[in-house]
Amino acid sequence: MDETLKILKSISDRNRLRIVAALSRFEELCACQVTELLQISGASVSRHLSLLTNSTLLKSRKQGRWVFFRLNQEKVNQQLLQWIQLQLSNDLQIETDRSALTAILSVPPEEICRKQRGEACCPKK
Amino acid sequence: MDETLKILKSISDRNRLRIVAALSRFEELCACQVTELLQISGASVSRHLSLLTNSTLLKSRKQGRWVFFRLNQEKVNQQLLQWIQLQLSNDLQIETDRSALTAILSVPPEEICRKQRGEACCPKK
DNA sequence: TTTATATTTAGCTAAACAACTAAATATCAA
DNA sequence: TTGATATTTAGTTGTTTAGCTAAATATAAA
Repeated sequence: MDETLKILKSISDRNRLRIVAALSRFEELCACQVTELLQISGASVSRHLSLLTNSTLLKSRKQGRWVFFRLNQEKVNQQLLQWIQLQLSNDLQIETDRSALTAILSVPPEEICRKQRGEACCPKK
Repeated sequence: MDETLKILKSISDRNRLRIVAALSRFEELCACQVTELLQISGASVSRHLSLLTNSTLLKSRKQGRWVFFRLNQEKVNQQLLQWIQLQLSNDLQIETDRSALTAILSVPPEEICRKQRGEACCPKK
């Protein structure tokens, strides 16, 4: 029961549910892209992603300085993930997120990270 | 998304998950039978049952002084409820609960309520 | 009616948790 | 190496929540 509760608790949070919904559509996102989507501190995003990874819903891969996350498409999770997708299929917030993510993914992650450091239009040098 | 979160939060609790698992097997239970199963105060049980009813997972019917609860078998809930049942199909706690419930249901609810008032073996008069 | 009783509501306390900032870690680039 | 940078970890703070007891509500029985 502990594992089941861990999974349920990991998605019983608005921001984490948005992450799962985002990854249902976009396959793979790095931490800074999720940060850009949720507009909360990178530290908080890191904690959310770690909870989801810990509950087996996400898996991650490190590439250089970036860590990329995607859904862990295990059979045991499928039914739950499908239920979530169905539940959120007409959700306004999720649709807004989708548009935001399309924009976020249209530029390389470096630029997202730079923007987060407050250098939106003026590359360091 | 709010409804989805409400449902998820309502089952992200050990005692409420035990209630759902119990009702997956036993169809209908009254508040005092759930109290006997969980061994927490009746007030706490009432709150748990109300959260689950509020999230649409349970429905209730009043019969005299008793209130009976059962799963709300709506199509939208099915996939989630099935996932839960599968997840918990070999859970030790849930098996113990099942035995306990068999005993609880083998006597009429009056006796359960009497027991909870501390008159285990000595009917009032 | 009055009394007993099953459930709910209100009010309290302690634990869990989500957010933040600051510091630590790990990797890349100069 | 040194400095820059993406992510994680630590530590703090405010909010939410699960439990309790006591009081309120609603129904049944005397």
